Amino acid sequence: MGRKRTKSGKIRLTEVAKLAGVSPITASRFFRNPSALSLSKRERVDSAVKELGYVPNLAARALASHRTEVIGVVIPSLTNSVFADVLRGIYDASEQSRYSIQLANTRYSILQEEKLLRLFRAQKPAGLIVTGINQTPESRNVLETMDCPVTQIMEIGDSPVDMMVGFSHYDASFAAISHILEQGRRRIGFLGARMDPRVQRRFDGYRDAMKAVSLFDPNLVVTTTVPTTVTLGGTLFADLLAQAPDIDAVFCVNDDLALGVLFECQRRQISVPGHMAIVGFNDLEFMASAVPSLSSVRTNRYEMGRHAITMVIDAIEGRRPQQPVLDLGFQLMIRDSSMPPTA
Amino acid sequence: MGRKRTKSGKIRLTEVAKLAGVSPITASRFFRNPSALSLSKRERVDSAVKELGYVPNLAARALASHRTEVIGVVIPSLTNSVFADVLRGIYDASEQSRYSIQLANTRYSILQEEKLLRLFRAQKPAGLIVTGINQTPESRNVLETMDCPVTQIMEIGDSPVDMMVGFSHYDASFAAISHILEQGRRRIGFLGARMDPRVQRRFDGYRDAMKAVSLFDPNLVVTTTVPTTVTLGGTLFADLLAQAPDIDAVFCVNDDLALGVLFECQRRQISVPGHMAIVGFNDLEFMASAVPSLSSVRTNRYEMGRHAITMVIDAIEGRRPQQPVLDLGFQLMIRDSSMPPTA
DNA sequence: TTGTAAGCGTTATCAT
DNA sequence: ATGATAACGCTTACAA
Repeated sequence: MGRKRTKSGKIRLTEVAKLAGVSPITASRFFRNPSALSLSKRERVDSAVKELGYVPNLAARALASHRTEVIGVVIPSLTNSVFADVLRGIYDASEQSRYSIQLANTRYSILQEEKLLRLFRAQKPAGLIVTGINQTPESRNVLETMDCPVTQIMEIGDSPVDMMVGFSHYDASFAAISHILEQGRRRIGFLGARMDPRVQRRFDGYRDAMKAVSLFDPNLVVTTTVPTTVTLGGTLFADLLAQAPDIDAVFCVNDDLALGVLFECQRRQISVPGHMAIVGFNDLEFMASAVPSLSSVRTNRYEMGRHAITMVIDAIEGRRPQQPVLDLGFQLMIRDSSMPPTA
Repeated sequence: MGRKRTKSGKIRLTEVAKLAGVSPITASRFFRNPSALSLSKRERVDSAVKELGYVPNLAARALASHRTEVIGVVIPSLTNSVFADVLRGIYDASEQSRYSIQLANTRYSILQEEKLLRLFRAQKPAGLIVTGINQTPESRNVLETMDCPVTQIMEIGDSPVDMMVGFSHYDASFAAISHILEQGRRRIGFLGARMDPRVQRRFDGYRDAMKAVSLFDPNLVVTTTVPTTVTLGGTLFADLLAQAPDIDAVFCVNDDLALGVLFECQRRQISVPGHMAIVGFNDLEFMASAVPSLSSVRTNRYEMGRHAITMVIDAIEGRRPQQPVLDLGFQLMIRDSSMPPTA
């Protein structure tokens, strides 16, 4: 490809400046800090930009300024609808801004996460959003030397790398179990799949809530590291029934499992909530319309995404939040599946 | 934050070249076309890169070479799990390559799509993946002047912009209806939500299959532009029952609707498949474990993503596919919900 | 508020 | 196969 005709069709900042009758640097400032220009020049540059259809060259900008307008987002899964909602919040809010999102997926591997974080650091993003608070020491180190605002999402804890937005999975789980206990259930099973750190904390909440009333029993617990599916919910529930036939309730670490349990109950003609209560986690949309409607713990995923990206952008632009840790809480959605048992 | 020490710690290609005892341009070639170096220099550069922990500056590379290693992906939704699967395929395959993904979401708006496509074109991506074949004339024009390989995904048709990978929604829908008819059902309802172009083609397949046996009746059709949910499936089904109480089957344009119909049947004590057959579309995981198990049309979403990105990368690197249009087909997943009715 | 000068780190071109 | 040179388009630092 010829390099001679570069001069002809290309619209650079120089062309804009020429047409506006200013120096290139003034045209440059028009984009980065318009209020620094006099009104007249600002208008002249503005119309020159429009007239020429000028589009900034981001590579040149990044090279000269040593910074990019890219915010990295590291999540463990693309298909888990929990993260889909978070992402929607992130993308929605980012579109109002000049920043673009660079998405990366760890597939729940902390080593993959390490690799990705190193990659991101090398590319000097303007900001970063990462999932969770259980990074490896090496990942943690990378995050701390990131030289840009970082927000950890999905859960909250002490010692944020920088900022955090999420909620307490422990508290949410504890509250769910307390609710089930209040309905008069005693033998509450626990079903867990893909035991990532947040799911682990949900287990901790379950265990402590049960221990608080001296009802904890290891036989009530069935977990696996296998990824969650609805089908798996049925399978795990069958296992649970085998090792604890007298259960009268099941707490599932997510809604897919809960739906699978419901289906398995239907298959076995176990009445819900008559003989079995079911409570899920996340409050996906289908929970409300199942028959019977399924109780769950609602989490504010979309808002989590919005807040995370907003906090990062604000921090990039010098508006650091007063409070670095934002707790978005949760809500118990009590529905038919956790009504009291029939005599 | 220090900004003075830019010169000190920086490792540029120049440093690598110096350590290796070659010129910078030779070091540069090491990355882009290693086989052009003599073995000895190649080894020297290689070890220099490792010793210094050199990381290329992508901005400088893009500025100097007038090209990026970014592949744009334009999809209508982040939360629709159909696209989540496609994305997983895209990301999985892209990680094996040097290309990174720039994701954008149109929210099913063709005007938003136009804007995004213009934005992408201005940034000169190395390749592009877009959803569907129903771009506006303006979008179509942008795509045609994109100056990089483009793959349209999700469906196939005549006149690809460049390449295509997908399947025929019309054929898939036609096949599903034929199956239901074969079970002896006559009054087959159609439930559609968010009538995007692909859903519209599923309707066409339904209509033509019904007309072919002279069973088409507008009263059998209920559609809405509202986004799909499970709850909506129940609502639409109620509407359908109101306008055609004698239906004996329902074809839903996606599985969420189908699940909602199942729940509504349970609520109304309509036996499935005894009095009502249900068939969905996409074959999401839960369909197989519902009670009764729900029939659906399986689509190869993950593979679609993988093929799309692979075709784009191959084309970028000069390996154009012999066949620009790839049909990934579909499979009828026949389950209990579409067994023949009881007397 | 505006401008001048000097790169930013890499690659294209052309020559050897 | 290798290298010298000149961009690439923009911004920082400093000056006025």
